[in-house]
Formats: sequence, structure tokens, C-alpha cells
Amino acid sequence: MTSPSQSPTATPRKRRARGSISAEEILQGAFEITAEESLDGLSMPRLAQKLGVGVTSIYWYFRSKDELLDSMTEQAMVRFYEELHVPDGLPWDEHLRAFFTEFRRVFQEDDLLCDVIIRRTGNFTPIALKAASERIEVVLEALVDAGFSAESALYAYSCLSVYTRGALFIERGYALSGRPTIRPDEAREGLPVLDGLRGRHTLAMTDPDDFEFGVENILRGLRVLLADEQAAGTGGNLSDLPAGALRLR
Amino acid sequence: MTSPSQSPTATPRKRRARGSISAEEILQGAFEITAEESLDGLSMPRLAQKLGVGVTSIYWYFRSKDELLDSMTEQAMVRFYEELHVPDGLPWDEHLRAFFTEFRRVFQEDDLLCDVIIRRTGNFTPIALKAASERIEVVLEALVDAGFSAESALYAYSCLSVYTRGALFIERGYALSGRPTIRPDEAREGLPVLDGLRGRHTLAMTDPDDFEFGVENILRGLRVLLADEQAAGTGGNLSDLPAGALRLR
DNA sequence: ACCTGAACACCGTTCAAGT
DNA sequence: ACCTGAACACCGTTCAAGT
Repeated sequence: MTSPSQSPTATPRKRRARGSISAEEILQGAFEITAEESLDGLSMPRLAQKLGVGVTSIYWYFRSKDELLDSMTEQAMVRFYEELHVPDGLPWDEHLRAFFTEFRRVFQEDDLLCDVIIRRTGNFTPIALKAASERIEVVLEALVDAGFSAESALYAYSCLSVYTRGALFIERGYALSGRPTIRPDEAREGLPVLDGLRGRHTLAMTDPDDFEFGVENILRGLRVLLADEQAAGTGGNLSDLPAGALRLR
Repeated sequence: MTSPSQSPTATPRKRRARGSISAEEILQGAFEITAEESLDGLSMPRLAQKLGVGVTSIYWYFRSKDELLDSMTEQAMVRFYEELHVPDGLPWDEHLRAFFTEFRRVFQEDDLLCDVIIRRTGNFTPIALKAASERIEVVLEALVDAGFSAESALYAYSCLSVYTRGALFIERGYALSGRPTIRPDEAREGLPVLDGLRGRHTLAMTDPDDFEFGVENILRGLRVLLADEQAAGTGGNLSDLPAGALRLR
């Protein structure tokens, strides 16, 4: 009555044929469970049950749950870049804005991708890293074409990437905690500036207007940097001349 | 031989007296375990064992592990701000730089604080939120004194905060994954810009020079914003005049 | 009012088989 | 070569007591 093989007459589930499972099928099941609830709801027993397979069978295809997650990340990475649509031919700053706005949009709309990519940065396999690098390269080339040095281009990308992923981390953390995002205003009592913003501004720091400000502000900084670099760079190794020194020529 | 109460003659651990445990003592034990290994190593049984207490006793003081973690976050918050030393009297941009550089330093040097505060944003209790708000207010006031509007001050703080916490999230993710931070360079093959930076720049995006660039670039953006705001703001509601329009007076 | 062990429903993983 | 159940060492949490 309590055991899985209930009474002796009930079928305890047939043994599956030799080639009847595959890594691909396991991965698909894992994605389905994660999509239905969350990554926390994904367990080896639940997955085995869903596939109609003994728990241990999964370990033939994936040495550990971690290895399974790594494969999910790789596969999700491909899916992510397929969904990331950024128009061509934009000026560099509009390009960055479009790229990171879209970057954020895709992850906001798909918690699964967020859990399996953003929250697993640091667990990227070489394959996942390669996929990311290829997409980053495209953005870097646009920046270099616009006049940034390769170094500055990567710094610029990194800054926006860390900012955007930071916002996603924080937002996902709120969602997973199950607590209300909008916080009680008591925390602002006796704090004149914060209290003055009551009603106009939450402390979430990741609302749409926060994100827009953040991206625009980083772009503002990059524009100044580019102007400085171009002013200094045309004559050779002049990067410590004051900005605009060459305009006198 | 295998059971905790080994042979009948061995002491199975005495029953503790009525007032012999306290929430404070439990919290302290929880911090010790977390400091010795990591937050993942903290479990209710391990904690009970460390305290010489039945597992269930902890549940008298904390309704759940989550509630215990919430209390840890609150207490860590106080500790964090005690360790955060930012000099007084700096100009606003140097103030922000000092604040967030120090912010990052403290969390980098103390994984426990990082695990219990940064990685638990979204789980802040009203008490934790209050502590944070009070410290944020100080920074906001410095910005308002420098001429920023209250809105811009909070946006500015949020941008740097999200960026800094993003960097900490990512770095901690690398550390916890146990994988090497410096990645194989194969991912760069066939990618001219990234390949050209080989050896000079990893893809971690959170190295010290990355962070410095990110903060400086955000400050650059804020300087332009402040100049625009001051130019537009002196005459009243002129925020859509082009920057510098009032300088002609 | 406080502390307790036994028990429940879960985990991830290993082992020694089966076919 | 692939699939299996039993078993191990863990979890967080609840219950029905003890004192």
C-alpha cells in the first residue's frame, strides 16, 4: 500500500529496453520539470519518475546532477541566443542599448533561462563559454568599428554585462524569495531624502526606469570615453594628453 | 556501533536544562559553521550537533531554517556596516568611488557576509532593509548636497549598487563552482577582437581593472548628468533645454 | 516553558547485480 | 552496453511526548 510496487499483482513498471533512453530525452525531461515549477523542483528521482525510468539509469548518461545541469546550461545558451534579436546597422550606442535591453527582456520573460544561465555563470563549460564568446565578439567588433580600442570595447561590454546580470540576479532573487517586491515604507522614516521619494521610487533598484537610467548613464560615460580616446589616439601614443589637445592642429 | 547512542553504557548526551540554549547562541553557532565551511555546509543537524542540542530544540527558537537565515542576514548587516569605512568630506564622485570600492572590498574579504547578504538580497527582512536604508540615506544626502536631485541621487546610487553587487554575485559564483576562473583560450579562436586581447584580458569581467573601469565610467556618466541638471535646473523647469543653454546669461 | 527522539518524506549517489 | 532496486548518508520538518 505504501511501497511503490504496491501489491504483488500490481505492475512494478516494466524494465525498459536497452536503447530506450537517451541523453537528449533526459535533458528534455529536465527542462520540462524546470519549466513546470523551477530549478529547485528538479531532482533526480522526480526526473526518473517523469521519464518512467529507474533513478540510477540517469547516472549512465550523466555522472552527476551537476553534469546534467551543465548540459542544460549549454543547451539553454543556444536557445537564448536564438531568442535574442538585435537589429543591425545601429550606431554603437544604440546598438549597446538595444543589445542589453533585449538581453534583459529575454531573461525576464523566461525564468528557466535565467536560472540555468544567469544564476549559473561561473559554471559555464567550455562549450557554453564558446557560445557566449561568439556573440560577444559581434558586439565588440561594432565597438571597434566605431573607434573604441579593443581594450575599451571589452571593458565597455563587461560593464554593461555585469550591470544587466546584476539586475537580473537581484530581480530573480526577489521572485524566488516569495516576499513582496514593494517594501514597507517604514524603513524610510527619519530619512529625509528617501522619505521624499516615497511613492515615486521603490528601493528595488531594478525597476524599468532604474534599468533605463543605468544603461543610459553607462552609455553617457562611454561617449565621453570615446571622445577622449579619439582625441588622444589619432596622433599615436598620446593617451595622457588632456582631452581635446589635438583639436588645435 | 553505528547508532549515535553506541553501547548501552555510553552516554547518549544529557538532556539540557531549561534555559540553557538561546536564540543568540544558536545564531552564533550558525555563523561559526558557515565561517568554517560555507553556507551550504550549514544544516540543522550539524548545527544541533555543534551546540550539543537535539535538532528539534532549534525549532523552538526559529520556526524554520529560513527564519534562522533571515536572522543571520540581519545580524550580518550590522557587522557589515561596522566594517565599511568611508572617509568623510570627499567630493561627491570621490565619495561614491570610495564607498563602492570599500563595499566591494569588505564582501570580497568575507565570503560569509557575501553569502548571507549579497546572495540573499530579496530575502531582507524589514529590519535588514532599515539598516541598509539608513546607510544609503547618508550617500544620497551627499549627492543632493552636491546638486543632484533626489531622484537622480537614488538612480545614481542604484546604478552603482546593482553594478557592484552584480560583480560580487558573479565572482562568488566562480568561487563556489570550484572551476578555474581563468578560462581556456580556445573559446577565442576565430574571434579577432577577443583573440587580440588574449593574455591581457580574461572574460571574467570582474577583475580589479574591470571593476575600476566600470565605476569610473559610471562616474563619468554621472558628471555629465550633474552638469546637465545644474544647467537646466537653475531657472526652474527647463530640463529639456539643451545642456549649457543657460550658460549664456 | 522548554527540550527531546522517533519518524516522515524527501535528497544525491554508489553498489552489486541483472539482461 | 545499458538498465535496475536496494541501500547509504544525508536533508528539513512535524509529532507526540517528556520534564
